[in-house]
Amino acid sequence: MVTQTLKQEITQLEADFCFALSDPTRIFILYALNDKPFNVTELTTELGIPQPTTSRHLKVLRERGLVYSERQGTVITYHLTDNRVIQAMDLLRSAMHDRMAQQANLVNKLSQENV
Amino acid sequence: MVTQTLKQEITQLEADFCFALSDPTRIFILYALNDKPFNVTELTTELGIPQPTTSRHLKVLRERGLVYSERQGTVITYHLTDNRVIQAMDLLRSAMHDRMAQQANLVNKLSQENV
DNA sequence: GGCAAATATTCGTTTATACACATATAAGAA
DNA sequence: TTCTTATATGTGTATAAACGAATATTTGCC
Repeated sequence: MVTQTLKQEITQLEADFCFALSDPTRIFILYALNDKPFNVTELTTELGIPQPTTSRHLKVLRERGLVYSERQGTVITYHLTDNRVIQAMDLLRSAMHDRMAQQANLVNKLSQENV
Repeated sequence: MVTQTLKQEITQLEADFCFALSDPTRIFILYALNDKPFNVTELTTELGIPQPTTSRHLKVLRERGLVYSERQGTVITYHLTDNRVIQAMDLLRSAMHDRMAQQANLVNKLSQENV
């Protein structure tokens, strides 16, 4: 029973991790930070959204350990914690891409048949 | 401008894909289907939840193409569409694991210092 | 057609999320 | 201390998600 509970807790944590990835703005932030660290103002400009919104999304990512922050004076710079998150996103992206290509192919074949 | 819009749409799709992964029950289902195909009743038993709940989660996964279904009579068997989704989850899991190990290590060091 | 088994959907409710806007906090400079 | 810049948080609101319970749909069989 302990094993079952532990398994559930880990799955819950994993779901929580994935939740952080389930928003376009946060995905954008992660890919940006994969290039180089950014501070909040820079990210806000890149994203073209209000600053509080940027901070809130960063909080979601930070609380789950996907990013970490470093303060230099009044400026807080955010870094990507682990590149494997990007690797995982790239894998999902490629799976998604293939699936969409398949669907497009199917649509083409169907429309040819109906000519 | 088209490029920007397209990029946003892809990111939105990706977020949508990740949303499907942001629930413990759905993660459980995906890992189960990675072992072998299951029908709805079997999954319901495995999960220990009401059948409608299983169907609803399967719908979320199906609509995003993470799983596909095959009907044989009244029974509908679900399959994992692409193993890369599991690979991605495993990457996230390992990143999460390392982070937690790091934190545990930090806690140990702190408690040793306070003895 | 009528019935049974398997699966899907609808509805109502509860809970969670995202955002805009205003405001608070933190750090540095004058 | 006061002011300024950078970042974070509180509040209200609109939207969406999850779930239980009931019901509908699909298929096969008689």
